[in-house]
This record gives sequence, structure tokens and C-alpha cells, in this order.
Amino acid sequence: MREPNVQELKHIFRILLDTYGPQHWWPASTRFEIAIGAILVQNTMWRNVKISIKNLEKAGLLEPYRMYVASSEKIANAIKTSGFPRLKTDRLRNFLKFFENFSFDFDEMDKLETDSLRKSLLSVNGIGKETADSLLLYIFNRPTLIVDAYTKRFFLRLGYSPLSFKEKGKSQLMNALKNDPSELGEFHALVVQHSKAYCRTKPLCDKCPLSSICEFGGAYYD
DNA sequence: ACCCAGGGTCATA
DNA sequence: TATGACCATGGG
Repeated sequence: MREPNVQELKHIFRILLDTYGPQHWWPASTRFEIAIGAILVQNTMWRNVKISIKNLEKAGLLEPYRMYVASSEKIANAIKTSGFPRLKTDRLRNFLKFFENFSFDFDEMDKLETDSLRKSLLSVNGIGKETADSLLLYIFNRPTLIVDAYTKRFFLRLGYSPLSFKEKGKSQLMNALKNDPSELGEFHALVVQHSKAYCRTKPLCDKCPLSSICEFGGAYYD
């Protein structure tokens, strides 16, 4: 077991990009919509989140202050298709309460340094590491490597050690992607796309575009 | 009928 | 630090 070097990482990124093309993440028309979607998509398929967002739109709640003053019941009803409706309603409200400290203005949040912005986001009950990093990357355009279950499995399947996505490996990967938020955002989206297609818990290694460098033999899962 | 999804929190050891 | 229960709907 070893860690990937910069050349290998660049190669992997190139294959993914050539195979799947740009993923155009995060799919949303406003920054507020990204924040809402990031909370709703927790342990949930994006397809069901889209329905919830449409429902919020129809209910006139897809706007910070409108959602802020809306009843929990109204919100929960709109986001039902995303699962955990009561839990996620609380999380949305927690975020809005936090957002109020910045006058419901993302530009105000953007004034924080990345480290303190990340800590601030993590202080919200319902925003964990992955959600915080998604917001950092896709709302605030900060260079961030998002490490989710897919990412971990992705590197493990390729034969790399778990260190690949701890601090040291993260900076290595970020270097390979030039610390560029645009490329980092693309990479995460590509890993998710690739995982859906070939690298689920039950892998589909036939015709996998990474088969030439993947050491996964199908003998174990995760 | 069973398993999983673009997680996070909290209690427990 | 590291598991496990829990949150709940929709699709394969």
C-alpha cells in the first residue's frame, strides 16, 4: 500500500475528465440554493433533493428571509422527499439563524479567512465536515478537497493507503489540481459520477475506465 | 423484502 | 478515537 504521487493523480483526473466530461457542479442558480441543497442532500439522492428544492421554490421559501420566518411544518412539508424532514428542517433553521449573523449576505461571510470560515460553518449543528467543505468549495470558491465515503472508497479501490485522504495526502492531491477550486470542484463531482457508474459497494469493473491502474480484484468490498 | 443514497449528532466504550 | 443508533423518503 502506498500513496499516490502528483503524476498519478493528474493521470487519474485526466482519465475521469476525458471519460465523463465536465460535471457542472454545483447545480444551482443561487448561492443560497447551494447551501440549502448541501444540507438536503445529506445521505440522500440528489434527484430527490431537486424535487424538494422545486417545492421550496413553489412555496416561495427559496429565499433566506422567507425561509427564516416560515413555520417548521411548512418547510418540512416542502422538503419531505429528501428524507429526515424534521431533522433537516431543524438543520436548515440552524443555518438560517447562523446566516442572520451575516445579514443573510454571503458576501459578508466571504470576508472571513478560509480557516475561520470553516470553523464557523462547523459550529452550526447539522453542518459537518463534508457539508462545510462543499460550501467552502462551491459557494465561496475556496480551494478544498472534499473527502466523502466515495472518495475514500475510490482511493482504497485503486490500491492506495488510507493516508491518501488524510492531511498529507489531501495537500498532495490539491497540489496535483493546482489548488484550483474549479478543478477541485470538478474532481469531486467526477469521483461521485464515477462511483455511481462503476465503484459502488458492489463494483462493476467491466469496462471501468480506470481498470488499467486499479488494483481492485473484486475479492473484497470497501 | 432488502439495500442504499452527494451525512451528522449523540451516547457509549 | 471509534463504533452504533437514529434520523425517513424514494428508487433499484
